[in-house]
Amino acid sequence: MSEKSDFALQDFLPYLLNQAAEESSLAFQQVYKGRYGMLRTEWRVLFHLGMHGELTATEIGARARIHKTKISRAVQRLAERRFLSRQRNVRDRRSERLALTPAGEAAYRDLRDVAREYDARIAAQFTTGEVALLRMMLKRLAGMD
Amino acid sequence: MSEKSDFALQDFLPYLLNQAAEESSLAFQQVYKGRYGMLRTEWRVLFHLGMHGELTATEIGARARIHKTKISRAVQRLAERRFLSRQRNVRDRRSERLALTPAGEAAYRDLRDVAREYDARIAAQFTTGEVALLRMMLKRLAGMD
DNA sequence: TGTTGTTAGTTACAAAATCAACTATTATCC
DNA sequence: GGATAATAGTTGATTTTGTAACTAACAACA
Repeated sequence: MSEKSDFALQDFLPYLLNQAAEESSLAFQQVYKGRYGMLRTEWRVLFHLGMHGELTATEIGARARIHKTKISRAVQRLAERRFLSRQRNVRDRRSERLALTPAGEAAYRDLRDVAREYDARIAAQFTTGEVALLRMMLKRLAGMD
Repeated sequence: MSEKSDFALQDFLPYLLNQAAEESSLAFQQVYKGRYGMLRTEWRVLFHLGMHGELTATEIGARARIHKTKISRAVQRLAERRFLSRQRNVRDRRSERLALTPAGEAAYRDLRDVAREYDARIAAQFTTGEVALLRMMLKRLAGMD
């Protein structure tokens, strides 16, 4: 048997990060998909609006690092389903001010609570110090610091 | 301005993990895509074969946690481009023994070296202890322990 | 033996992501 | 003011992924 193993894929950081990301997103995905029929980009847009109130598509894209076509389609779907409302900006009529509808607010609060619990359950696997370090390192790696 | 911010998306672990994974994969992706026209699943299959020698599609799927349809398509493309060869298993003619061709071996060694350097560059942002802890935590989160 | 169930892998169709080109509006600067 | 460039967002074509159904080969057991 040629067990060469001259490289340890299971230690390669981008690989590990992807596997951990995928695994850790799974259960949460089932919630926003199952309860609200949302896609990944859609809950992210929902959260940004829930956290910051009115924003334009470009502002959301900049904060979340999502490409404008993805945002555009997510906004469309969220608007169709009445989770958000769009209103042309008077100052710059190219852009729209996006805001959550009451239904959007409700979905946001629901998912936010799920996210909090979910995050806590993940964090509970480690010590407080470990989790703090993890978040710090991930932020640095994500270019979010 | 309604800066509610009653939730910190930038601290939500699944979100952070995804952002870090995406960011940290980018430059490596450009290498395997640019040099060999490979997709994510393809370099993973390549690496598993490079590390372990002959494997069946199912074995690769089990190790890498990739669905069989993805594997099937990745194997097809890698075979078309002569990076691997397929040979029906005599004992069980449902499965195929997959192995890298010389071209596949060369691509593997090249990308493996890139991955090593790349991993080192990421790790260099932190102390040795921090990186060891990070890998440990990611493995646990990925269910790889 | 033959019926039933399981496993390996492929294929077809639908859903989603990617990339480039496009419209509409605003900004720049001669 | 008017030409040119830049920006906000959308759309269409292509690629990639996901889901389910499928074929072929093997296993179990009456």
